[in-house]
This record gives sequence, C-alpha cells and structure tokens, in this order.
Amino acid sequence: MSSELSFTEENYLKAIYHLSADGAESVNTNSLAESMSTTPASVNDMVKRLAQKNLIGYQKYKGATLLSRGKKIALNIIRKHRLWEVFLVEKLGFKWDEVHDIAEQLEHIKSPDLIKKLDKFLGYPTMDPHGDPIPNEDGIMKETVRAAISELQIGSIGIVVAVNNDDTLLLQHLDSIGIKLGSKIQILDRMDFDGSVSISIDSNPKQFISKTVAENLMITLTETK
Amino acid sequence: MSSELSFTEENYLKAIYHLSADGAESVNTNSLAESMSTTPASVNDMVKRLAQKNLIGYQKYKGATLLSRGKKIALNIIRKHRLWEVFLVEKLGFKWDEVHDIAEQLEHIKSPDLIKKLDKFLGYPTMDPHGDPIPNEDGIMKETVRAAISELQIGSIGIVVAVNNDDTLLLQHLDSIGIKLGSKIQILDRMDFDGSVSISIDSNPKQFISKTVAENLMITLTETK
DNA sequence: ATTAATTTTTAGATTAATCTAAATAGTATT
DNA sequence: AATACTATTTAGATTAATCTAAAAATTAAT
Repeated sequence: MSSELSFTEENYLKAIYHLSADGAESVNTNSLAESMSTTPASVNDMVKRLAQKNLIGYQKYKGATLLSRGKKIALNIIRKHRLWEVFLVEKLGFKWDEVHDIAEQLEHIKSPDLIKKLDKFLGYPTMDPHGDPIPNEDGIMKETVRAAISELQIGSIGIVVAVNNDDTLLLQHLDSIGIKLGSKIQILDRMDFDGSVSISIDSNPKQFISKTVAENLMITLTETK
Repeated sequence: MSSELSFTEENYLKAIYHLSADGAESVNTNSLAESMSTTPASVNDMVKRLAQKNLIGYQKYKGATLLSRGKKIALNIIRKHRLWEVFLVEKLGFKWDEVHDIAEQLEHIKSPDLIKKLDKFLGYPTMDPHGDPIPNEDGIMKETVRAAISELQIGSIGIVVAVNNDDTLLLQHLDSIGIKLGSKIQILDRMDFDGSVSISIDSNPKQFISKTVAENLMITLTETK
C-alpha cells in the first residue's frame, strides 16, 4: 500500500504542508501553482492523483488539505531535508546560504536506515542551520518561540535562528556585518522615524541594521526586558 | 550544450561503460537490455536518443560505444557512486554489502561543489569499500593489479579489495569467517581434489575456504612466491 | 441579483520512458 | 545458398507529468 511516490508527488506534499502553516487550512490551486512554478491546470491534475492515493483531501473548487498519511510523508521529507542541511554545513563546510538546492535533491533519497544513521552521525540535531526545527521520526518537532527583531522590545537578547528571506543579497549582507546563525543579538535601541535598530552582535560594539533587515532576522529569546 | 541528463540516461551511460570494459568494445542491445532490466525495444529507443546527443556512437545492428563526452559523464557518475560508498561505510557505519542501492541513488545528485567537498571530507580516497578505484575529476583512476585467490600461487600475500559476486549469502559468509575489505590474506595451500584453499586471515590460524569462495575473493598482491 | 473579475476545472496535446507484438536483418548450419 | 535461429528494429500503445486554451464555477462589486 505504500506505493512509492515520485519526486514530484513528494514535492507537492511538501508544498501543501508549507502553505498550510498549521496543517489545517486548505491550500488553493493558484497558490500551489505559484509555489511549484507550474500552471493551475497541472496542479489540478496532480491534486486529483494525490487525492486518489488518499494522501490529501480534495474537493472541486475547495482546495487541498493533507490527510494523516500525506502529512506524515511531508514531515519525513522535511526531516530529511533539514538533516542533510546540517550535514552539508557542519561536516562539509558549506555556508548556510548555499545548501538549500542540494538538500532539495538529497531529501528524496529513499532509505530509512540512511536517515537513522545520518541522524546519529550528526548527533541528533534538533535544528537545521537556518534555525528551523527538525521533525523526529514520528513527525514531531519542538516548536521554537521566535520573533523578528522588529517585533521585540529594546533590551531583548536572543540567538539568530532564521532569516525569513531567501534573497542572496540579504544573506550576503548579513555575512558582511558578521551576523550568522547562532549569533547572540542584543537589541539596544530602535529609531522610530525609519524603523532601523541598533544592536550588539556577539557582545561587539553597537551596529545599525535597517528596518528591512530587522523584519527578516528571526531570533529566539533568551532574555527579555 | 550540457543539457542536463535524466537519471535514466545517466544509468544507461554507466551501464554501457561497465559492459564495455576498456571502453572500446561496442555493447549490443540485448546485453544492455539485460543489464538495465528492460526490453531490447526500450534500449533501442534510448540508444537512439543518446546517439543524437552525441554521447554514444551507434549504428543500426552494430551496438553502442561511448564517445568522449559520454565516457566522461559515465566516469563522473562512477566517481560519485564510489565516493558516496566510502562515506556510507566510513562515516555512517554501514557494512560494505549494504551500500550499493543507496549509492545508486546518491550518484545522481547534481552539484560539482558537493562532490569536491565530500572528496575532501573523506580524505581524497582512491578506492571504494569494495576495492574499486575512484576516478578523479578528470576520469582518471589508478588501475589496481588484482586476482582471485583461486588464480594465485601458494605463498602469495595480498589485501582483500573486492568480491566478484553480489550474493548476500556469500557476503554474509565472508563476514562470519572474518574476511572483510582490507583483510590481509596469505595463501597457505591448495587442495587439488576440490580446489579449496587454506589461508591465513590477518595472521590468524589457518582456515579453509571453498573453491567458490576462492574464485570470488579478489586480492591485490603485496608479496608473491 | 446581475455583472465583472477571478479562480478552478476540463479538454486536448506533448514529451520521456516504457511496453508488446510484429517485422526485418544478421549469423550459423547444413 | 537455403533454412533456421537469434538479435535488432519498427510500429503502435501506455503512463506520468506537463502544457495551452477554453469552459465553468465561485467570489466580489455594483
């Protein structure tokens, strides 16, 4: 009954998962088409196929939702993706902004044994290099309390766990001012007129970041004021 | 012009490489069909496609030969396959008889940077866990002088570098008598009546192996008598 | 509650990779 | 060189994943 899914089917399940946040909301054809870089017609075809396999719920004109089997598969792919990202960064020395496309391929390798051994080899990490939680074998992951710097009070201290944006220019900018995953950030002040924020990175002298950067930089709080 | 090959196309190139030993002999449709577990008709279709892409030479009824571009691709896939096998055995702790199917998938991951970094991470190995040589980036590999134990003179000493047979039972038998890749084997005597051979494994007390085992166990010579 | 705009679905084609069954070419045998 | 056998190729279908263009349903706006 576990008929072996194609890469494409797996990618659709993953996309539906990501687009339906908590997993309950139904995902409409158009947004799925955009997310998969394809046409609504193609999405419609695929969504019917996945519904027939009892992986998603689907009714005409009402969008798609993951069923338990589909959700389990989606979370397993995400687990594999994030474990491979840890491997690429920690073991092979890739930068955290270079690993996504490779992990996108590696996540489809089929071998439960491989993932068990990789997990062990990496020391059972709970977060990927972007700060996203890694689901365990049962699809359960620790939800991290996190917020953008722009949303936090002056005086807050936290650790950079994610960047909300894939833009290479932004990622490179962060690199150039010394911000990377795991950096300790203290929020010193906020300029009301333009939303820029002064921060201290890893206890170094204060520096300014623009509103845009502050909005895209996610940290987990370790102290609040 | 490097139009991005499908997994299937890559696998055909690899199969043609393996079936044409030194790379010069032409591979006929039927043996390729058997090797790919498909029909001669399918092979015929694919062979035409690959010829059109100038990866192989092909003339009706005369079989296929790799052209330089195709050979380079085949050797690169073999390089990736063997590097991943080293990773799976050395780093993840797989046994050498468990890694083939996983490496078969991993070999198709596309990222030259990944392979460069993996190679470095593994310490630039020249052999895979089965004792097969790993081609370098230019497709060049050190040819190892090797022979089956059944073919060697009494008194010869060598290192186990390969098993000629994929049979799980044989591989498990070897494990049970303590023979693994890298084991030092000294050939003590040969029984003419049944072809069995007495050997010393890693300088331990002598043991007998059957003719069949002796025929499938490849070693590289370090000393001859 | 019509009309307009948007979203979704259908219908009909296309491409890669495969198949079966039939036809053809090549090789071996007498 | 005719026959038998084997290997190879062709013809015609099939399946997954996709597309474009057109039709239908839903939602929003007047």
